[in-house]
Amino acid sequence: MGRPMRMRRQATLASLAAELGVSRTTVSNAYNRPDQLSPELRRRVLETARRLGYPGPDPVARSLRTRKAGAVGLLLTENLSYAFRDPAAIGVLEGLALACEDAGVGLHLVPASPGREDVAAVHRAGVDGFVVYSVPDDDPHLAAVMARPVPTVIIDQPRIEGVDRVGPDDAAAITQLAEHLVGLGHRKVGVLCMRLGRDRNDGFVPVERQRSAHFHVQKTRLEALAAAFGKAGVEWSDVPVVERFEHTVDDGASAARQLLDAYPQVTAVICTSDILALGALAEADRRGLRVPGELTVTGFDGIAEADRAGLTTVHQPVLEKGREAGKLLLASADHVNARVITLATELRIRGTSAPPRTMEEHWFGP
Amino acid sequence: MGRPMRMRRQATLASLAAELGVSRTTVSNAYNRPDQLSPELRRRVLETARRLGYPGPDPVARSLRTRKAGAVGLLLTENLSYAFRDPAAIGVLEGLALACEDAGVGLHLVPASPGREDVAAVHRAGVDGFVVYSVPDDDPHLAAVMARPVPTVIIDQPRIEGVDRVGPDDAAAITQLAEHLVGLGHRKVGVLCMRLGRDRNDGFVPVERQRSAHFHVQKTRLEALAAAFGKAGVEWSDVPVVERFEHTVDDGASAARQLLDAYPQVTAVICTSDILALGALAEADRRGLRVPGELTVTGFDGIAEADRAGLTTVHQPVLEKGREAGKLLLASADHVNARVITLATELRIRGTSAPPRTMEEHWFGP
DNA sequence: TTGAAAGCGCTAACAT
DNA sequence: ATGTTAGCGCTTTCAA
Repeated sequence: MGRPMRMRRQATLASLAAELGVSRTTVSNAYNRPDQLSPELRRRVLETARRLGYPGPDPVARSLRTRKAGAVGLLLTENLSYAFRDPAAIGVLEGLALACEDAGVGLHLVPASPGREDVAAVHRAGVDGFVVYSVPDDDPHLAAVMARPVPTVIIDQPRIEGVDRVGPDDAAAITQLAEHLVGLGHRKVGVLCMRLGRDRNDGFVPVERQRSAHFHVQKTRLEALAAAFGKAGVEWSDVPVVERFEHTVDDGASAARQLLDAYPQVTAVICTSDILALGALAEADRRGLRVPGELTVTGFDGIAEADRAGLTTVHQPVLEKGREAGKLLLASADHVNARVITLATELRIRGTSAPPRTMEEHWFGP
Repeated sequence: MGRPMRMRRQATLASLAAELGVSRTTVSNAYNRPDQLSPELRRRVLETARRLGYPGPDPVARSLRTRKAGAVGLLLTENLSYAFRDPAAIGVLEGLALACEDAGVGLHLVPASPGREDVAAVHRAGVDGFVVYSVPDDDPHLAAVMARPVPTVIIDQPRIEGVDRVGPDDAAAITQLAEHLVGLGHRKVGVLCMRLGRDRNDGFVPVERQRSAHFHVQKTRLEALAAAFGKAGVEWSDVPVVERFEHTVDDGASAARQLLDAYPQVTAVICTSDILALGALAEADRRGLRVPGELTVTGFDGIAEADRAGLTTVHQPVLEKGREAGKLLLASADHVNARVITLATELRIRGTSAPPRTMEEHWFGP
């Protein structure tokens, strides 16, 4: 606004052609195929355009005609703004932006808040394809995306038959971590996890809810932990799992508090994200529990903050996830089978994991 | 991809209408104005749509017809991916995303790398308006945006007559900071600044280049510093200014090194961003210079890392910048005069600024 | 090198 | 409550 002159679109390609006494084709060519007309004529066209205030071909009309929007849509489960708070999400965004930039296409962030059932934003997005990042399998926005006749690539979750996907091998990654802890001697463990469904459930998670989780990544990690600790003789139904709807350091801290209040005998807190783990570290500090001497804490993701905190965690290449997803989407080569890219993860053993204190140590000191 | 069935768009609103034996209007209404037709008919329409695989009205065609794209474009001077690295830029993005979300419109990130002269991405973006964030006044992408007949809001820079703008009062803000330093007794100062033009110039900046800078924010800050220190009797042409094209902590460090190597007598390093200042702190540490005992360092922006480092800086509300810009753009009330929103800044005096060592102290210790 | 014709798929008056 | 009529602004065969 603020420039009334530029507000009212008057000139169109047709009016410009009329003014010049040439056909619309010629004007179109002046913009899109300079080699298809004489330089002299082209100059005249462009100059008249300037004089008439014609801003060049309307992008929407062009998109309709060419059936190319020149943009890819991004759907995420969280508030758009949240994506800029979570370092892992930022990494994915950065990678995706990189891929888009290389291809010269725009990145259209779809305004789909989790609460809002309003799916219209998905329908309204003029894009050539979607990247879906980490949404629950019953998300209505996801359904709306899948209904659109454009290619789609999913990052992390959900897993949908026949749809391209990019992500780590969550089960294998966290199994490695679990084996590390089992190897250290931990048997009394507790888990902090991110939301398992679209409904808010801040608290302990019955096994049934774990089983029916709509966030595949969380579900897979819990299952893998159950399997790994099961092998070590730990009955999974005895293992406390605390869920948090919001994914912040504070929520991690409060979850840890809830866990340790009810299960003080826990020797290791396994978190399904670094953010939650950072919160757990804060809570341990608050309680005066030394880490790793008195409590082991582990994360997942390998964000920069985790490195700084010396957190034992599983690193996954978040930037690559975004970039690979973008490349997959933009490489529109025909292919029958869904493509799946599995990214390498790396167990990073740092300073927050150590053998548990034995009972003797607990009562009589080390 | 990976779902061949969904790839070929066959059904259109018209074909659906034909199949049903109703008019196109009716089908359109079934989607857009449910109250305009009987529930029974609507059900039939929607069901037939499902059967035929009609995915609902094409967003591009709809946009062409309604002259609403349902998205705002964002143009930034840096690589898109860079925006996700700079905390200040992330803040702006988050705020803008917030505003978009509230309005239910998409956020279209335009792939405009600084190097690339290719302006086509701006022309191709199907958006209802642009937010331009911190670009040089001679940026060709900016020119392309201004040529488009849609409202535009600029954040920070450049200043363009008649165009809405959101930003802090850079001159006032940094003048406050300068007065703080002058008050402490600093007279031998040096400056680290961000790029002043689209050409790369990593090194000292002649006054002439300062004067002709294409980045208005940097220019304003330098001018205000010149004025403030001029009042204190400091000849600005004697003040070394080091420019860096890239905006990273490492570049801040190398700039500080360059400055201190050539001007070891400097008692304060004024940085036009926190990122650069964090680099300067790192370099001071590397040289064994105590801050603030032996060297004062100041920043600008007030990012979280700066707080953590206890940096003396000027805080500006970056999230608000983005949000206000979005609100301004989306509040399309007619108005003749350009709107300007000036955001409050706050001088945050922390632990990296102190009086300079006197010469006596320098030679003989405190 | 230029032009004529034919839509791309949809919505919004304005009827009925 | 449903249909008729007119485009939105552009690109693209195909012909001249």
